[in-house]
Amino acid sequence: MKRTHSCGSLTSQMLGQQVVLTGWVAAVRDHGGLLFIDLRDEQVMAQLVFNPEGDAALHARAREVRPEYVVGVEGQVKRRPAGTENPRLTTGGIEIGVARLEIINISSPLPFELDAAASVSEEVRLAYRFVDLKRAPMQRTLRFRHRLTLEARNWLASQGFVEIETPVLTRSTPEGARDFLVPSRLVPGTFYALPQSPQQFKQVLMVSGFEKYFQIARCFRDEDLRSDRQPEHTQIDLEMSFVDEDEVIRVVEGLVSRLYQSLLGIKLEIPFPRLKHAESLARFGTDKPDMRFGMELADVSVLVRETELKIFRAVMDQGGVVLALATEGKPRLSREDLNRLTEWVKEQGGQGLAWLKAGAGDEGSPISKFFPEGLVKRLAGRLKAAPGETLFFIADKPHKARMLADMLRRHLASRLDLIPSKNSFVWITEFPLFEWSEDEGRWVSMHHPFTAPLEADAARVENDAGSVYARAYDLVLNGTEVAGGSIRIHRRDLQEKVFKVLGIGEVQARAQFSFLLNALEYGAPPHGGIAVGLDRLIMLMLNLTTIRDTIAFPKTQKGTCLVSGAPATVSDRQLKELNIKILQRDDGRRTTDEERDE
RNA sequence: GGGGUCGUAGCUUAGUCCGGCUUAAAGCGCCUGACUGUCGAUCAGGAGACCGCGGGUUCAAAUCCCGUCGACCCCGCCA
Repeated sequence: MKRTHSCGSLTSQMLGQQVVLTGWVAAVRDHGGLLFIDLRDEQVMAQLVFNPEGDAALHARAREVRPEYVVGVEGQVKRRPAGTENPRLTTGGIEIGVARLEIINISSPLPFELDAAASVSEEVRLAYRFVDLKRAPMQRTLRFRHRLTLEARNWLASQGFVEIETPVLTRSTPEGARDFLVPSRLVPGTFYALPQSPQQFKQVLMVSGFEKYFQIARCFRDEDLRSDRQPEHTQIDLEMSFVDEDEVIRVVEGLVSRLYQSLLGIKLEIPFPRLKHAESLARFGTDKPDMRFGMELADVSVLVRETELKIFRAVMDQGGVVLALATEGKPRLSREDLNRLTEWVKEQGGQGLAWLKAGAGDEGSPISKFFPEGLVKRLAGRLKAAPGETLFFIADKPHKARMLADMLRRHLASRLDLIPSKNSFVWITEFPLFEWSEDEGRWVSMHHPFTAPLEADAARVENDAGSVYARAYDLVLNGTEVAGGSIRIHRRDLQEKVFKVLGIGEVQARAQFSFLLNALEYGAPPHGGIAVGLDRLIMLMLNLTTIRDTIAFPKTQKGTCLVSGAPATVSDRQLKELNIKILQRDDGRRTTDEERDE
């Protein structure tokens, strides 16, 4: 049966017209006499009516139809009898009086219901992803993703960007995340790596004279997963020549505001605010602050030094700090709430949570007797706390204290419902170029080894690496990093100095970055770029709680694909071709050959 | 590598703390029947569970203990 119309194209202007529709049976309502079928195609439903007074054989066959059967029907578009219209359907004013029915294919009962409101475990959803993807929310998300990608492409092209594909089979680089490796058959004992990003290739393209490059690029990182992290994810990757930070930032602001406007009808205020990395750490304890609400942190180490409280002193004597925050006059907390919060901080790895009430009795605070009234007043003023409000203190090593205070700040805000529903973008700039790795006993790049230092700091790269700031910028939305980039090093001499600081010797650099280093010698223009995390952006735009819901076929937390069964063993013949021998499999799984031989 | 939550009919859950009144319960779905204006149709009846898997404790285990597998959340990791 060849369809003449889609359900969505049916209108009340077509009364009396003969149409052929095809699609899936969404629901059957059998009244013994009259029988209704909801036919679904491309997410639009239309009602089919079978009347027993007509063709008895047709009516009998319609009774055999079950949900998700694939059917074709021919019939007449009719106005529904007065009072039986369904205002919730776009086709609710009409129905199809069916004259011919073809059951194109049958369907087993679904493993779970398609009702959007029904809650189904993710395990089941992922195992039956083809069913899950029938559900309206998933359909909406994936169609949204399509429109967003299309919009991004069109907009970037309109701004003069050229999309160029870079290899997926490339070579492993030492810095950064763990690579996924692919063994080479033609050159035994060697491996390709899947790219963590097109970084080096896009820089080479700058040398080649593609002044504005972009790519919707798949990136691979063999690291542990999170609700907002998948081993393969998609980036809107771009790079520009003869630009500084401001120009890259302006492009991203243009792109993001365009996407919000055209896909969600939301007008974002640009330019987005900017915050230096050091200031972000001081005020929010993190380099990805959630700016939708206040409750900023205060380092009160100096103030609390006046008290006799031993626990704070002990922490500070070991180089720790005391960070404080308050809920800025919003709700008051009960003793039970406070106990729960203290427990929560301990669960997050903290030693505990100290608290006291601003300017109104001690109300059971275990530490208030150490705090004279004047000091409490000063603290409350610093934290913008109203009388009676709780002040919180986290004491720990600086790094950990900041992490815990940031977690506490966000936890409190969400539990006390203090987060307004808005989109707060902020640029974090001037990251340190290097950070000291205790594990490796050397400096490592905070962003990546091709990031340029601030011009004023460049001279200190070699002898005072820790004081050098980078021309790097991250875009943070509601506490989640959604883009990161930098102005790159375009001169070979500076690039080599950076490698030297990183402990990457000339031989190693030549071996592993040769094609980029080489290219930098042939007229590399000043350049910089950024990559926008596409999956994450979609997740935030649609208020989803996991990145998996933005991806048609995502991986589980163990990196497996419940649809395909990947990763899986391969045959001995395949291994032999690749010159690979499996030393040991720790799950006792058999090879493909052993399975086949059963 | 570490910490945590969860696993009971196809789906969602109750029962698990405190072992035995459980023949393991319910809603949805499924099957059968009734029903001519429904749209989450309705009504009546029915089938459906080695309580994730393995071991242990006990007269007795969905329930307690140990191990293991799987899904999820977090720390580490993710330039």
